[in-house]
Amino acid sequence: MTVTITEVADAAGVSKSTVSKVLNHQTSISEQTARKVWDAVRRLHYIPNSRAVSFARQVTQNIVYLTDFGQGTAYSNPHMFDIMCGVHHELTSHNYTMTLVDTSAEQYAGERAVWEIRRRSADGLIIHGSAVNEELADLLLRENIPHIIIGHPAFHNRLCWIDTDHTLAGEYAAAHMEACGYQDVLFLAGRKSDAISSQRLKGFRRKMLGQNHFIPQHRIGYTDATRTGACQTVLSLLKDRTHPLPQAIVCANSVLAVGAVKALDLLGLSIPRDIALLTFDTYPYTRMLDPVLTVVDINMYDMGAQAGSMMIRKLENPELFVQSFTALPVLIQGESTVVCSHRL
Amino acid sequence: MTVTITEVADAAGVSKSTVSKVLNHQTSISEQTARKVWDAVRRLHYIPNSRAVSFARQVTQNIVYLTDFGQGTAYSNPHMFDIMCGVHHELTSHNYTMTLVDTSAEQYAGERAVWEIRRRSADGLIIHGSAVNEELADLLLRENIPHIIIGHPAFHNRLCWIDTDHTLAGEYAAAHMEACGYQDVLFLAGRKSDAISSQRLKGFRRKMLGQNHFIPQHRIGYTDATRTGACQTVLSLLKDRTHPLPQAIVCANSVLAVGAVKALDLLGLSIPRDIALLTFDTYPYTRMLDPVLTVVDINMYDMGAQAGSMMIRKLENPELFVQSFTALPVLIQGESTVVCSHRL
DNA sequence: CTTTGTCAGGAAACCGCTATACTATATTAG
DNA sequence: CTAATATAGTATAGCGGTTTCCTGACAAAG
Repeated sequence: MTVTITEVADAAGVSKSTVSKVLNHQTSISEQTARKVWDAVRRLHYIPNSRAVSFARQVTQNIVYLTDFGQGTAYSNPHMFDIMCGVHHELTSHNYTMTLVDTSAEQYAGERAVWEIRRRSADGLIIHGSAVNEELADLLLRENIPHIIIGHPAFHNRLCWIDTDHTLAGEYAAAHMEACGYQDVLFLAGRKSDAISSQRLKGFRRKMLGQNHFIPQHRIGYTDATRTGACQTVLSLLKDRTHPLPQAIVCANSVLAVGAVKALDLLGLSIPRDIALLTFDTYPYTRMLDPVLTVVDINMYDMGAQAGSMMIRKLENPELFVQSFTALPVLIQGESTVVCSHRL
Repeated sequence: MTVTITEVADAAGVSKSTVSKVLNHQTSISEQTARKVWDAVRRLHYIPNSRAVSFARQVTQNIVYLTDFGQGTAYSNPHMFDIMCGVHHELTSHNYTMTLVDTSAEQYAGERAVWEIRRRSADGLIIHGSAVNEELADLLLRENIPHIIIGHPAFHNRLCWIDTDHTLAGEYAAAHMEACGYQDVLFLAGRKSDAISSQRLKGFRRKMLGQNHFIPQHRIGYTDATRTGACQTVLSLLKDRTHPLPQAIVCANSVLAVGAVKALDLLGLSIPRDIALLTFDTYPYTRMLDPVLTVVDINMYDMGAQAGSMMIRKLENPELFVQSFTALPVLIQGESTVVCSHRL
């Protein structure tokens, strides 16, 4: 039923080797013979057995994508899928396949990672998530495994990784405030312990200062990570009439933004006429809100594609050692802020 | 560097065959020899080469998941990832791997599907999305390819598929209205041409009738598929004072629900005190809204898992012919409706 | 004591393709 | 005209397992 290279060889009246050469290197084969072979290939609908090829060549042309999917997914992890799609697109367009491995059930994700390589089911690993610990890092380096880690692992500087830069995103937010002419801005931060929120605030503050706007203490609102908490915080900050209303609010994340929108609504303040609003990340729901929010986003699909392309480069020239990449944020203009020229 | 079965055999002082037997069937091997082999395996950290095994056994233990990922993903396709995770979980827990194939760039997705099988890169296909057409259906049947299609293909009744039942979901919505004691309900439908919306309405209407509540024409609002359109429609319907306010609104989907919430807000009506609200699907943002909406949802992860398990069953007994599965909806109680006993 | 049956283990073929080494023929150089 | 060199194509040895068939030893039966 399945047609093998031998049958093609017979049909074309040549040897297996010749067929193989025609299909691959093309070296030292006459025009005429090649045509005979291709004819036979077409006539018999020959398709090489990928497992046999992989086995003979000692190369899998496959990459394993390790991550902890867990269960609730698109909701709890809106970025994971985008990144994965980006990686996948890049890999497949270079003739690699990609198989998924869920580490959430795994006791030792590191062992699993190495196992995938040692059993030759992949040429390299893309590792995303909490699986990355020092033990895994050591294994990757010791066994010299081609890898890209999504999310900068703090503990080891010889790994290959790709990450977002939240501090930079904060700076972008400040730059946008400048472009809009908003000088008196309230930053709605999450908990002080929230690393991402803190980085965004840090970048924002630094850049604002660079633009000669110092952010005073009363223009920073720390709150818990909930919609309702954010709403309360904004209400109490804006009701405090010892200070004038800020021109804009920058929310450290979209959950907070939803709360802020609610608060402004309750206060009867219009966005962006009375107060402008900016947040981070294009979660689905920030696009569903009314008005559509302006956000500083990082294109996760692109970031994934970068990871994929780094992997390809590594596999093509293994002498490449350390590599890393930081994805740039991008401002997506919504209806909640208005740049200067439009406000006249 | 890589250790092979031969080295294990040498180390254990037995033949390759014996090692293979110990690792697999275990038939007619003495306790003692088995121990020697396992010792050697452990000592040498032997892991069988998956490509070699796959090749020798003529089985891949791999399933290809074909779908059109496109680019913008978690946003445009909140269900896809969940389904995929469900499938993946089920497959991997039966020792299958899963590789992803994007058909969005493919001219003939059907050819690609068959190609994956004929090149022996998978034992079966999970096909999700627009790739499924009559040509593909014919190929699957003619070549006898193990497959599960996500989404019931209308044109062929010998395929294996799994799907949601929107009519049934509509019935669930009606049943919930009954449980809450809402008799006078407004159904906010999408365009008349929207198949899903129509099915939900159909089921809803039928079940309501079964509960002795006929839905009159003025309690059905057709609108376009936008948030703002839905908002306008609800405003105009509720402002029409020839009829009393309905007790509840059932929205055909979450986008419409967002518009309806806005409209009720503008009218100063409280949810659920003045009017209750129910919608379908647990999109992320329905959980972000205030109040959290009651929804009739279909658990896409579970549905995916069902698809995966159907695939396993098919591979294990190929004589199984047609199989199909319809996922049941489930009501997720939010804050936007109140069941009878709680309303006293 | 021979015959038959069982069982542990090994030899070897095979899965389908790649790649190296080799042969035969044609071409060019000396 | 012979020798060296390309060139086209083939034979064959793997790649690392699985699996079928076979052998030899031992136990039970006649």
